Amino acid sequence: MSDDKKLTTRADDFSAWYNEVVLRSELADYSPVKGSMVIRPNGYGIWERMQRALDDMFKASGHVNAYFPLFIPQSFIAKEAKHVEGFAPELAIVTHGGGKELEEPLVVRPTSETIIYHMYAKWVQSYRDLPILINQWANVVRWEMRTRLFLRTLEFLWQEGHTAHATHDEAEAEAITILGIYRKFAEEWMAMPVLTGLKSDNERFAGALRTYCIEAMMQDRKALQAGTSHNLGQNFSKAFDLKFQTETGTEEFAWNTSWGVSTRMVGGLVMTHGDDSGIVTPPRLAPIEVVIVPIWKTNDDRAGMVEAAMKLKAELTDWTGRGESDRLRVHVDARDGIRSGAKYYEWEMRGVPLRLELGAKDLEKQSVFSARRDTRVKAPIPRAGAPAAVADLLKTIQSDLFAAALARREAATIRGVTEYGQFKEIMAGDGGFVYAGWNGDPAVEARVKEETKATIRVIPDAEFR
RNA sequence: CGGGGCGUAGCUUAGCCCGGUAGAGCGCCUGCUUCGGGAGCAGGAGGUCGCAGGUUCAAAUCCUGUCGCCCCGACCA
Repeated sequence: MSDDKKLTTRADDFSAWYNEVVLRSELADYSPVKGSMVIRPNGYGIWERMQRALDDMFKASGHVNAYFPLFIPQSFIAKEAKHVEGFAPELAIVTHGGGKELEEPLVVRPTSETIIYHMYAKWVQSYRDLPILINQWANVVRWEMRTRLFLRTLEFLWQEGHTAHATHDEAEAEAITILGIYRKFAEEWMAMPVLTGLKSDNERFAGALRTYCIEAMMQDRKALQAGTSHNLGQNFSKAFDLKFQTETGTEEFAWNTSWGVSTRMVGGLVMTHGDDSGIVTPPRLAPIEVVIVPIWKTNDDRAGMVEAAMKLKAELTDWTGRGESDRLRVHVDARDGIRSGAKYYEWEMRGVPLRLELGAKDLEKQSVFSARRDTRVKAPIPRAGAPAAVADLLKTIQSDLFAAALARREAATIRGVTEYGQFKEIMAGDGGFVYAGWNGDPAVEARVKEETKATIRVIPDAEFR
Protein backbone atom coordinates (compact mmCIF):
# COMPACT_ATOMS: atom_id res chain seq x y z
CA MET A 1 0.00 0.00 0.00
CA SER A 2 1.54 3.27 -0.97
CA ASP A 3 0.86 6.83 0.00
CA ASP A 4 -0.04 7.93 -3.48
CA LYS A 5 -3.62 6.95 -2.72
CA LYS A 6 -3.87 9.79 -0.25
CA LEU A 7 -4.69 13.27 -1.41
CA THR A 8 -2.65 16.25 -0.33
CA THR A 9 -4.82 17.79 2.36
CA ARG A 10 -6.47 21.18 2.04
CA ALA A 11 -4.68 22.37 5.14
CA ASP A 12 -1.30 21.27 3.81
CA ASP A 13 -1.51 22.96 0.42
CA PHE A 14 -4.88 24.08 -0.83
CA SER A 15 -3.69 24.70 -4.34
CA ALA A 16 -2.04 21.28 -4.67
CA TRP A 17 -5.15 19.69 -3.18
CA TYR A 18 -7.29 21.43 -5.80
CA ASN A 19 -5.18 20.24 -8.72
CA GLU A 20 -5.04 16.67 -7.45
CA VAL A 21 -8.70 16.46 -6.71
CA VAL A 22 -9.69 17.76 -10.14
CA LEU A 23 -7.42 15.27 -11.85
CA ARG A 24 -8.22 12.30 -9.65
CA SER A 25 -11.96 12.77 -9.64
CA GLU A 26 -11.57 12.82 -13.42
CA LEU A 27 -13.29 16.15 -13.85
CA ALA A 28 -10.59 17.32 -16.24
CA ASP A 29 -7.12 16.60 -17.54
CA TYR A 30 -4.30 18.67 -18.98
CA SER A 31 -4.31 18.87 -22.75
CA PRO A 32 -1.17 18.89 -24.91
CA VAL A 33 -1.65 22.63 -25.36
CA LYS A 34 -0.29 24.52 -22.41
CA GLY A 35 -3.00 26.28 -20.48
CA SER A 36 -5.93 24.45 -21.97
CA MET A 37 -7.71 21.43 -20.61
CA VAL A 38 -9.94 18.53 -21.49
CA ILE A 39 -13.21 18.43 -19.60
CA ARG A 40 -13.83 14.76 -18.92
CA PRO A 41 -17.29 13.15 -18.63
CA ASN A 42 -17.40 13.57 -14.84
CA GLY A 43 -16.77 17.28 -15.15
CA TYR A 44 -18.85 17.79 -18.25
CA GLY A 45 -21.79 16.03 -16.60
CA ILE A 46 -21.78 18.66 -13.87
CA TRP A 47 -21.50 21.43 -16.46
CA GLU A 48 -24.42 19.98 -18.39
CA ARG A 49 -26.60 20.10 -15.31
CA MET A 50 -25.45 23.66 -14.63
CA GLN A 51 -26.33 24.56 -18.20
CA ARG A 52 -29.77 23.04 -17.97
CA ALA A 53 -30.65 24.79 -14.73
CA LEU A 54 -29.43 28.17 -15.95
CA ASP A 55 -30.93 27.77 -19.38
CA ASP A 56 -34.32 27.03 -17.86
CA MET A 57 -34.08 30.17 -15.76
CA PHE A 58 -33.03 32.29 -18.73
CA LYS A 59 -35.90 30.97 -20.81
CA ALA A 60 -38.35 31.49 -17.97
CA SER A 61 -37.31 35.14 -17.84
CA GLY A 62 -37.91 35.69 -21.54
CA HIS A 63 -34.52 35.02 -23.07
CA VAL A 64 -33.82 32.99 -26.20
CA ASN A 65 -30.68 31.25 -27.40
CA ALA A 66 -28.76 31.96 -30.58
CA TYR A 67 -25.26 31.36 -31.84
CA PHE A 68 -22.73 33.86 -33.14
CA PRO A 69 -19.47 32.90 -34.81
CA LEU A 70 -16.12 32.22 -33.18
CA PHE A 71 -14.17 34.60 -35.44
CA ILE A 72 -14.46 38.34 -35.15
CA PRO A 73 -12.83 40.87 -37.51
CA GLN A 74 -9.93 42.40 -35.63
CA SER A 75 -11.16 45.90 -36.34
CA PHE A 76 -14.36 45.22 -34.35
CA ILE A 77 -12.48 44.85 -31.09
CA ALA A 78 -10.89 48.26 -31.58
CA LYS A 79 -14.20 50.08 -31.94
CA GLU A 80 -14.81 50.48 -28.22
CA ALA A 81 -11.82 52.18 -26.58
CA LYS A 82 -11.99 50.59 -23.12
CA HIS A 83 -12.87 47.22 -24.58
CA VAL A 84 -9.79 47.03 -26.78
CA GLU A 85 -7.62 48.26 -23.94
CA GLY A 86 -8.93 45.51 -21.71
CA PHE A 87 -8.79 42.63 -24.14
CA ALA A 88 -5.99 43.37 -26.62
CA PRO A 89 -3.28 41.76 -24.47
CA GLU A 90 -5.03 38.42 -24.30
CA LEU A 91 -6.31 37.93 -27.84
CA ALA A 92 -5.63 34.93 -30.02
CA ILE A 93 -5.43 36.16 -33.59
CA VAL A 94 -5.76 34.17 -36.79
CA THR A 95 -3.63 35.57 -39.57
CA HIS A 96 -3.77 32.76 -42.10
CA GLY A 97 -6.55 30.70 -43.61
CA GLY A 98 -6.68 28.31 -46.50
CA GLY A 99 -2.95 28.64 -46.92
CA LYS A 100 -3.12 32.39 -47.51
CA GLU A 101 -2.51 35.39 -45.34
CA LEU A 102 -5.84 37.03 -44.48
CA GLU A 103 -6.54 40.59 -45.57
CA GLU A 104 -7.82 41.34 -42.09
CA PRO A 105 -6.77 39.15 -39.18
CA LEU A 106 -9.55 37.44 -37.25
CA VAL A 107 -9.77 37.51 -33.52
CA VAL A 108 -10.92 34.36 -31.74
CA ARG A 109 -13.68 35.77 -29.52
CA PRO A 110 -12.63 36.58 -25.97
CA THR A 111 -16.29 37.63 -25.51
CA SER A 112 -18.84 38.49 -28.16
CA GLU A 113 -20.09 42.02 -27.49
CA THR A 114 -18.60 43.42 -30.66
CA ILE A 115 -19.93 40.96 -33.18
CA ILE A 116 -23.29 40.71 -31.47
CA TYR A 117 -23.93 44.44 -31.30
CA HIS A 118 -22.81 44.72 -34.90
CA MET A 119 -25.56 42.27 -35.78
CA TYR A 120 -28.11 43.93 -33.52
CA ALA A 121 -27.47 47.20 -35.35
CA LYS A 122 -28.54 45.44 -38.50
CA TRP A 123 -31.67 43.99 -36.92
CA VAL A 124 -32.97 47.00 -35.02
CA GLN A 125 -34.73 49.95 -36.61
CA SER A 126 -37.59 50.77 -34.31
CA TYR A 127 -38.33 50.75 -30.61
CA ARG A 128 -40.73 47.98 -31.57
CA ASP A 129 -37.71 45.77 -32.28
CA LEU A 130 -36.63 46.06 -28.65
CA PRO A 131 -35.83 44.57 -26.32
CA ILE A 132 -33.57 41.87 -27.73
CA LEU A 133 -32.89 39.24 -25.09
CA ILE A 134 -30.40 36.73 -26.51
CA ASN A 135 -28.11 34.28 -24.78
CA GLN A 136 -25.51 32.03 -26.30
CA TRP A 137 -23.66 28.99 -25.03
CA ALA A 138 -20.16 29.15 -26.41
CA ASN A 139 -16.46 28.76 -25.96
CA VAL A 140 -14.18 31.77 -25.72
CA VAL A 141 -10.42 32.21 -25.74
CA ARG A 142 -8.34 34.48 -23.56
CA TRP A 143 -4.58 34.13 -23.69
CA GLU A 144 -3.92 34.17 -19.97
CA MET A 145 -0.35 34.01 -18.75
CA ARG A 146 -1.06 31.79 -15.81
CA THR A 147 -3.72 29.15 -15.99
CA ARG A 148 -5.45 26.75 -13.61
CA LEU A 149 -7.83 23.92 -14.30
CA PHE A 150 -11.39 25.30 -14.61
CA LEU A 151 -10.50 28.58 -12.92
CA ARG A 152 -8.48 30.15 -15.71
CA THR A 153 -7.75 28.35 -18.95
CA LEU A 154 -6.96 29.63 -22.44
CA GLU A 155 -10.28 28.37 -23.68
CA PHE A 156 -13.36 28.05 -21.55
CA LEU A 157 -17.05 27.36 -21.92
CA TRP A 158 -19.66 29.83 -20.81
CA GLN A 159 -22.92 31.47 -21.54
CA GLU A 160 -23.04 35.09 -22.53
CA GLY A 161 -26.26 37.02 -22.59
CA HIS A 162 -26.49 40.17 -24.68
CA THR A 163 -29.51 42.39 -24.52
CA ALA A 164 -30.59 45.65 -26.11
CA HIS A 165 -33.18 47.96 -24.58
CA ALA A 166 -34.87 51.26 -25.31
CA THR A 167 -34.01 52.90 -21.99
CA HIS A 168 -31.29 52.99 -19.42
CA ASP A 169 -33.65 51.92 -16.68
CA GLU A 170 -34.81 48.91 -18.58
CA ALA A 171 -31.22 47.81 -19.17
CA GLU A 172 -30.40 48.39 -15.53
CA ALA A 173 -33.37 46.27 -14.49
CA GLU A 174 -32.20 43.52 -16.82
CA ALA A 175 -28.69 43.52 -15.35
CA ILE A 176 -30.18 43.27 -11.86
CA THR A 177 -32.62 40.54 -12.88
CA ILE A 178 -29.77 38.43 -14.20
CA LEU A 179 -27.73 39.01 -11.08
CA GLY A 180 -30.70 37.62 -9.16
CA ILE A 181 -30.79 34.56 -11.40
CA TYR A 182 -27.08 33.98 -10.85
CA ARG A 183 -27.52 34.29 -7.14
CA LYS A 184 -30.46 31.91 -7.11
CA PHE A 185 -28.49 29.42 -9.16
CA ALA A 186 -25.42 29.67 -6.93
CA GLU A 187 -27.41 29.25 -3.75
CA GLU A 188 -30.08 26.76 -4.74
CA TRP A 189 -28.16 24.58 -7.19
CA MET A 190 -24.50 24.93 -6.29
CA ALA A 191 -25.23 25.31 -2.55
CA MET A 192 -22.69 28.10 -2.72
CA PRO A 193 -23.51 31.30 -0.86
CA VAL A 194 -22.62 34.48 -2.72
CA LEU A 195 -22.46 38.18 -2.09
CA THR A 196 -24.07 40.34 -4.71
CA GLY A 197 -23.16 43.89 -5.48
CA LEU A 198 -21.24 46.31 -7.62
CA LYS A 199 -17.64 46.17 -8.80
CA SER A 200 -15.31 49.11 -8.24
CA ASP A 201 -14.30 51.09 -11.35
CA ASN A 202 -11.00 49.25 -11.39
CA GLU A 203 -12.61 45.85 -11.50
CA ARG A 204 -15.33 46.83 -13.94
CA PHE A 205 -15.70 45.04 -17.30
CA ALA A 206 -13.86 46.69 -20.16
CA GLY A 207 -16.51 48.84 -21.80
CA ALA A 208 -19.23 48.68 -19.16
CA LEU A 209 -21.01 51.45 -17.30
CA ARG A 210 -21.46 49.28 -14.23
CA THR A 211 -20.51 45.68 -13.43
CA TYR A 212 -22.49 43.66 -10.92
CA CYS A 213 -21.17 40.37 -9.68
CA ILE A 214 -21.66 37.40 -7.44
CA GLU A 215 -18.67 36.68 -5.21
CA ALA A 216 -18.17 33.46 -3.31
CA MET A 217 -15.66 32.45 -0.67
CA MET A 218 -13.63 29.30 -1.17
CA GLN A 219 -12.33 27.12 1.66
CA ASP A 220 -8.95 28.85 1.54
CA ARG A 221 -10.81 32.03 2.51
CA LYS A 222 -10.18 33.52 -0.89
CA ALA A 223 -12.82 35.06 -3.10
CA LEU A 224 -14.00 33.66 -6.39
CA GLN A 225 -15.81 35.85 -8.87
CA ALA A 226 -18.49 33.45 -9.96
CA GLY A 227 -20.52 35.53 -12.38
CA THR A 228 -20.87 39.04 -13.73
CA SER A 229 -23.72 41.11 -15.12
CA HIS A 230 -22.89 44.36 -16.88
CA ASN A 231 -24.90 47.42 -17.66
CA LEU A 232 -23.05 48.51 -20.79
CA GLY A 233 -24.91 51.81 -21.14
CA GLN A 234 -24.65 53.07 -24.69
CA ASN A 235 -20.93 52.42 -25.07
CA PHE A 236 -21.29 49.58 -27.52
CA SER A 237 -24.40 50.87 -29.27
CA LYS A 238 -22.48 54.04 -30.08
CA ALA A 239 -19.44 52.10 -31.24
CA PHE A 240 -21.56 49.84 -33.45
CA ASP A 241 -24.21 52.33 -34.47
CA LEU A 242 -27.00 50.40 -32.79
CA LYS A 243 -29.78 52.98 -33.15
CA PHE A 244 -33.54 52.88 -33.10
CA GLN A 245 -36.38 55.26 -33.80
CA THR A 246 -38.48 56.10 -30.75
CA GLU A 247 -42.22 56.39 -30.45
CA THR A 248 -41.92 60.14 -30.90
CA GLY A 249 -39.81 59.78 -34.01
CA THR A 250 -36.42 60.71 -32.58
CA GLU A 251 -33.36 58.54 -33.08
CA GLU A 252 -31.57 57.08 -30.07
CA PHE A 253 -28.83 54.63 -29.26
CA ALA A 254 -29.92 51.44 -27.58
CA TRP A 255 -28.94 50.46 -24.04
CA ASN A 256 -27.16 47.16 -23.64
CA THR A 257 -26.37 44.58 -21.01
CA SER A 258 -24.13 41.55 -21.10
CA TRP A 259 -23.70 38.81 -18.52
CA GLY A 260 -21.96 35.51 -18.18
CA VAL A 261 -21.00 32.55 -16.06
CA SER A 262 -18.46 29.96 -17.08
CA THR A 263 -17.01 26.53 -16.42
CA ARG A 264 -15.08 28.32 -13.68
CA MET A 265 -18.12 27.52 -11.56
CA VAL A 266 -17.14 23.86 -11.67
CA GLY A 267 -13.90 24.90 -10.00
CA GLY A 268 -15.89 26.95 -7.52
CA LEU A 269 -17.99 23.93 -6.71
CA VAL A 270 -14.86 21.88 -6.00
CA MET A 271 -13.32 24.55 -3.77
CA THR A 272 -16.56 25.23 -1.92
CA HIS A 273 -17.56 21.70 -0.97
CA GLY A 274 -14.59 19.41 -1.57
CA ASP A 275 -12.81 17.71 1.32
CA ASP A 276 -9.69 15.64 1.86
CA SER A 277 -11.40 12.60 0.33
CA GLY A 278 -12.34 14.28 -2.93
CA ILE A 279 -15.06 16.45 -4.37
CA VAL A 280 -18.54 16.72 -2.93
CA THR A 281 -21.25 17.40 -5.48
CA PRO A 282 -24.50 19.02 -4.39
CA PRO A 283 -27.27 16.55 -5.31
CA ARG A 284 -29.03 18.91 -7.70
CA LEU A 285 -25.91 19.16 -9.88
CA ALA A 286 -24.70 15.60 -9.48
CA PRO A 287 -24.86 13.54 -12.66
CA ILE A 288 -25.14 10.56 -10.32
CA GLU A 289 -26.99 11.28 -7.08
CA VAL A 290 -26.98 7.78 -5.70
CA VAL A 291 -24.54 4.96 -6.19
CA ILE A 292 -25.65 1.50 -5.13
CA VAL A 293 -22.89 -0.90 -4.15
CA PRO A 294 -24.05 -4.50 -3.95
CA ILE A 295 -22.03 -6.58 -1.53
CA TRP A 296 -21.55 -10.31 -1.90
CA LYS A 297 -19.64 -12.98 -0.02
CA THR A 298 -19.03 -15.55 -2.64
CA ASN A 299 -19.25 -15.73 -6.36
CA ASP A 300 -22.50 -17.63 -6.01
CA ASP A 301 -24.03 -14.73 -4.09
CA ARG A 302 -22.98 -12.21 -6.66
CA ALA A 303 -25.73 -12.64 -9.23
CA GLY A 304 -28.42 -12.46 -6.59
CA MET A 305 -27.03 -9.32 -4.99
CA VAL A 306 -26.56 -7.56 -8.30
CA GLU A 307 -30.12 -8.43 -9.17
CA ALA A 308 -31.32 -7.02 -5.85
CA ALA A 309 -29.34 -3.85 -6.53
CA MET A 310 -30.83 -3.49 -10.00
CA LYS A 311 -34.27 -3.96 -8.52
CA LEU A 312 -33.59 -1.21 -5.99
CA LYS A 313 -32.33 1.03 -8.76
CA ALA A 314 -35.50 0.42 -10.77
CA GLU A 315 -37.61 1.31 -7.76
CA LEU A 316 -35.69 4.52 -7.28
CA THR A 317 -35.72 5.59 -10.92
CA ASP A 318 -39.38 4.65 -11.43
CA TRP A 319 -40.40 6.87 -8.57
CA THR A 320 -41.95 10.15 -9.74
CA GLY A 321 -42.34 11.85 -6.39
CA ARG A 322 -39.99 14.60 -7.55
CA GLY A 323 -41.81 14.94 -10.86
CA GLU A 324 -41.83 12.98 -14.11
CA SER A 325 -38.79 14.77 -15.49
CA ASP A 326 -36.73 14.80 -12.32
CA ARG A 327 -36.13 11.13 -11.64
CA LEU A 328 -33.50 10.02 -9.16
CA ARG A 329 -30.16 9.58 -10.92
CA VAL A 330 -28.85 6.22 -9.80
CA HIS A 331 -25.88 4.06 -10.71
CA VAL A 332 -25.21 0.47 -9.69
CA ASP A 333 -21.54 -0.38 -9.25
CA ALA A 334 -21.60 -4.11 -9.96
CA ARG A 335 -17.95 -4.35 -10.97
CA ASP A 336 -16.39 -7.64 -10.06
CA GLY A 337 -12.81 -7.96 -8.90
CA ILE A 338 -12.88 -4.70 -6.97
CA ARG A 339 -13.64 -4.83 -3.29
CA SER A 340 -16.43 -2.77 -1.84
CA GLY A 341 -14.03 -0.61 0.13
CA ALA A 342 -12.17 0.37 -3.01
CA LYS A 343 -15.47 1.31 -4.61
CA TYR A 344 -16.36 3.50 -1.65
CA TYR A 345 -13.12 5.44 -1.95
CA GLU A 346 -13.62 5.88 -5.66
CA TRP A 347 -17.17 7.23 -5.42
CA GLU A 348 -16.18 9.47 -2.55
CA MET A 349 -13.39 10.93 -4.68
CA ARG A 350 -15.96 11.59 -7.40
CA GLY A 351 -18.31 13.28 -5.00
CA VAL A 352 -21.46 11.20 -5.41
CA PRO A 353 -23.67 12.63 -2.65
CA LEU A 354 -25.24 9.39 -1.42
CA ARG A 355 -24.06 5.79 -1.35
CA LEU A 356 -26.37 2.87 -0.72
CA GLU A 357 -24.89 -0.45 0.31
CA LEU A 358 -26.90 -3.56 -0.25
CA GLY A 359 -25.78 -6.88 1.21
CA ALA A 360 -27.23 -10.05 2.65
CA LYS A 361 -27.76 -8.45 6.05
CA ASP A 362 -29.74 -5.62 4.50
CA LEU A 363 -31.91 -7.95 2.47
CA GLU A 364 -32.64 -9.87 5.61
CA LYS A 365 -33.56 -6.72 7.52
CA GLN A 366 -35.51 -5.30 4.57
CA SER A 367 -33.37 -2.20 4.52
CA VAL A 368 -30.50 -0.56 2.70
CA PHE A 369 -27.49 1.01 4.32
CA SER A 370 -26.89 4.64 3.42
CA ALA A 371 -23.73 6.72 3.67
CA ARG A 372 -23.79 10.48 3.12
CA ARG A 373 -20.83 11.91 1.27
CA ASP A 374 -20.93 15.28 3.00
CA THR A 375 -21.17 14.33 6.68
CA ARG A 376 -20.14 10.65 6.44
CA VAL A 377 -23.19 9.81 8.50
CA LYS A 378 -24.30 6.24 7.94
CA ALA A 379 -27.74 4.88 8.65
CA PRO A 380 -30.08 2.14 7.51
CA ILE A 381 -33.09 3.12 5.43
CA PRO A 382 -36.16 0.85 5.50
CA ARG A 383 -36.61 -0.73 2.13
CA ALA A 384 -40.31 0.09 2.04
CA GLY A 385 -40.60 3.72 0.97
CA ALA A 386 -36.94 3.92 0.13
CA PRO A 387 -37.37 6.28 -2.87
CA ALA A 388 -39.05 9.02 -0.86
CA ALA A 389 -36.56 8.58 1.98
CA VAL A 390 -33.63 8.79 -0.43
CA ALA A 391 -35.04 11.88 -2.13
CA ASP A 392 -35.55 13.40 1.27
CA LEU A 393 -32.01 12.67 2.32
CA LEU A 394 -30.67 14.19 -0.89
CA LYS A 395 -32.68 17.31 -0.19
CA THR A 396 -31.20 17.47 3.28
CA ILE A 397 -27.68 17.04 1.89
CA GLN A 398 -28.32 19.88 -0.55
CA SER A 399 -29.44 22.27 2.18
CA ASP A 400 -26.80 21.12 4.67
CA LEU A 401 -24.08 21.81 2.11
CA PHE A 402 -25.35 25.33 1.69
CA ALA A 403 -25.61 25.87 5.44
CA ALA A 404 -22.08 24.57 5.99
CA ALA A 405 -20.65 26.78 3.25
CA LEU A 406 -22.50 29.79 4.60
CA ALA A 407 -21.23 29.10 8.11
CA ARG A 408 -17.66 28.85 6.79
CA ARG A 409 -17.99 32.13 4.95
CA GLU A 410 -19.45 33.96 7.90
CA ALA A 411 -16.78 32.56 10.20
CA ALA A 412 -14.20 34.06 7.87
CA THR A 413 -15.97 37.39 7.51
CA ILE A 414 -15.27 40.39 9.65
CA ARG A 415 -17.65 43.33 9.52
CA GLY A 416 -17.17 46.89 10.61
CA VAL A 417 -13.42 47.19 10.33
CA THR A 418 -12.60 50.88 10.67
CA GLU A 419 -8.90 50.83 11.51
CA TYR A 420 -6.44 50.27 8.68
CA GLY A 421 -4.06 48.67 11.17
CA GLN A 422 -6.63 46.03 12.05
CA PHE A 423 -7.34 45.51 8.35
CA LYS A 424 -3.65 44.90 7.63
CA GLU A 425 -3.42 42.50 10.53
CA ILE A 426 -6.32 40.42 9.22
CA MET A 427 -4.84 40.33 5.75
CA ALA A 428 -1.42 39.37 7.07
CA GLY A 429 -3.10 36.59 9.05
CA ASP A 430 -5.80 34.25 7.82
CA GLY A 431 -7.45 36.72 5.47
CA GLY A 432 -11.10 36.41 4.57
CA PHE A 433 -13.85 38.87 3.76
CA VAL A 434 -13.47 42.19 5.49
CA TYR A 435 -16.16 44.84 5.39
CA ALA A 436 -14.48 48.19 5.47
CA GLY A 437 -15.30 51.69 4.43
CA TRP A 438 -13.98 53.16 1.20
CA ASN A 439 -14.03 56.73 0.06
CA GLY A 440 -14.33 55.73 -3.59
CA ASP A 441 -10.82 56.87 -4.48
CA PRO A 442 -9.06 54.46 -6.89
CA ALA A 443 -5.71 55.60 -5.51
CA VAL A 444 -6.70 54.32 -2.08
CA GLU A 445 -7.86 51.05 -3.62
CA ALA A 446 -4.52 50.68 -5.40
CA ARG A 447 -2.53 51.48 -2.28
CA VAL A 448 -4.44 48.97 -0.16
CA LYS A 449 -3.87 46.34 -2.84
CA GLU A 450 -0.18 47.19 -2.98
CA GLU A 451 0.23 47.04 0.78
CA THR A 452 -2.02 44.10 1.68
CA LYS A 453 -2.76 42.31 -1.61
CA ALA A 454 -6.45 42.73 -0.75
CA THR A 455 -8.78 43.80 -3.53
CA ILE A 456 -12.25 45.23 -3.46
CA ARG A 457 -14.21 42.19 -4.49
CA VAL A 458 -17.57 43.86 -4.39
CA ILE A 459 -19.42 46.81 -2.97
CA PRO A 460 -22.03 44.58 -1.39
CA ASP A 461 -25.75 45.04 -1.60
CA ALA A 462 -27.36 46.31 1.59
CA GLU A 463 -28.61 42.95 2.87
CA PHE A 464 -25.06 41.61 3.20
CA ARG A 465 -23.70 44.47 5.26
C1' C B 1 7.35 38.45 -18.38
C1' G B 2 10.18 37.60 -13.51
C1' G B 3 11.28 33.71 -9.49
C1' G B 4 11.34 28.45 -8.16
C1' G B 5 10.94 23.25 -9.36
C1' C B 6 10.76 19.11 -12.60
C1' G B 7 11.26 15.98 -17.27
C1' U B 8 13.27 7.95 -16.27
C1' A B 9 7.01 2.38 -17.95
C1' G B 10 -0.01 4.61 -18.01
C1' C B 11 0.87 7.24 -12.83
C1' U B 12 4.32 8.34 -8.56
C1' U B 13 9.27 7.98 -8.55
C1' A B 14 14.73 5.60 -7.05
C1' G B 15 19.28 5.78 -9.51
C1' C B 16 22.61 11.26 -11.23
C1' C B 17 27.12 14.04 -6.52
C1' C B 18 31.06 9.32 -7.46
C1' G B 19 29.90 7.19 -15.73
C1' G B 20 30.03 0.43 -16.15
C1' U B 21 23.47 -5.04 -16.94
C1' A B 22 17.52 0.77 -15.84
C1' G B 23 15.03 -0.66 -10.40
C1' A B 24 10.59 -0.07 -7.15
C1' G B 25 5.39 1.03 -5.68
C1' C B 26 0.67 1.82 -7.83
C1' G B 27 -2.00 0.70 -12.25
C1' C B 28 -2.62 -3.04 -16.37
C1' C B 29 -3.07 -8.61 -18.26
C1' U B 30 -3.76 -14.20 -16.78
C1' G B 31 -5.01 -17.79 -12.99
C1' C B 32 -6.53 -19.26 -8.10
C1' U B 33 -8.26 -17.77 -3.38
C1' U B 34 -10.95 -13.49 -1.56
C1' C B 35 -15.16 -9.82 -1.10
C1' G B 36 -19.73 -5.20 4.96
C1' G B 37 -13.83 0.53 4.08
C1' G B 38 -8.20 0.97 -0.64
C1' A B 39 -7.37 -7.87 -0.98
C1' G B 40 -3.53 -12.02 -1.07
C1' C B 41 -0.49 -15.32 -3.75
C1' A B 42 1.70 -16.90 -8.39
C1' G B 43 2.88 -15.70 -13.31
C1' G B 44 3.21 -11.77 -17.18
C1' A B 45 3.31 -7.33 -20.54
C1' G B 46 5.20 -2.52 -20.53
C1' G B 47 11.45 1.95 -21.06
C1' U B 48 14.82 5.09 -27.90
C1' C B 49 15.85 7.71 -19.31
C1' G B 50 12.08 15.10 -22.99
C1' C B 51 15.06 16.33 -27.58
C1' A B 52 19.83 17.56 -30.14
C1' G B 53 24.89 17.86 -29.96
C1' G B 54 29.58 16.98 -27.29
C1' U B 55 33.29 14.41 -23.89
C1' U B 56 34.44 9.06 -23.15
C1' C B 57 36.28 2.36 -24.50
C1' A B 58 31.46 3.24 -22.13
C1' A B 59 26.40 8.49 -20.67
C1' A B 60 19.90 8.26 -17.34
C1' U B 61 24.53 9.91 -14.80
C1' C B 62 29.49 14.75 -16.97
C1' C B 63 29.33 19.37 -20.51
C1' U B 64 26.62 22.66 -24.06
C1' G B 65 22.25 23.89 -26.26
C1' U B 66 17.13 23.34 -26.83
C1' C B 67 11.96 22.10 -25.98
C1' G B 68 8.16 21.24 -22.62
C1' C B 69 5.44 21.05 -18.10
C1' C B 70 4.12 22.36 -13.02
C1' C B 71 4.18 25.86 -8.88
C1' C B 72 4.67 31.10 -6.96
C1' G B 73 4.21 36.50 -8.47
C1' A B 74 2.38 40.64 -11.99
C1' C B 75 -2.50 40.20 -15.32
C1' C B 76 -7.46 37.96 -15.52
C1' A B 77 -14.45 34.82 -16.31
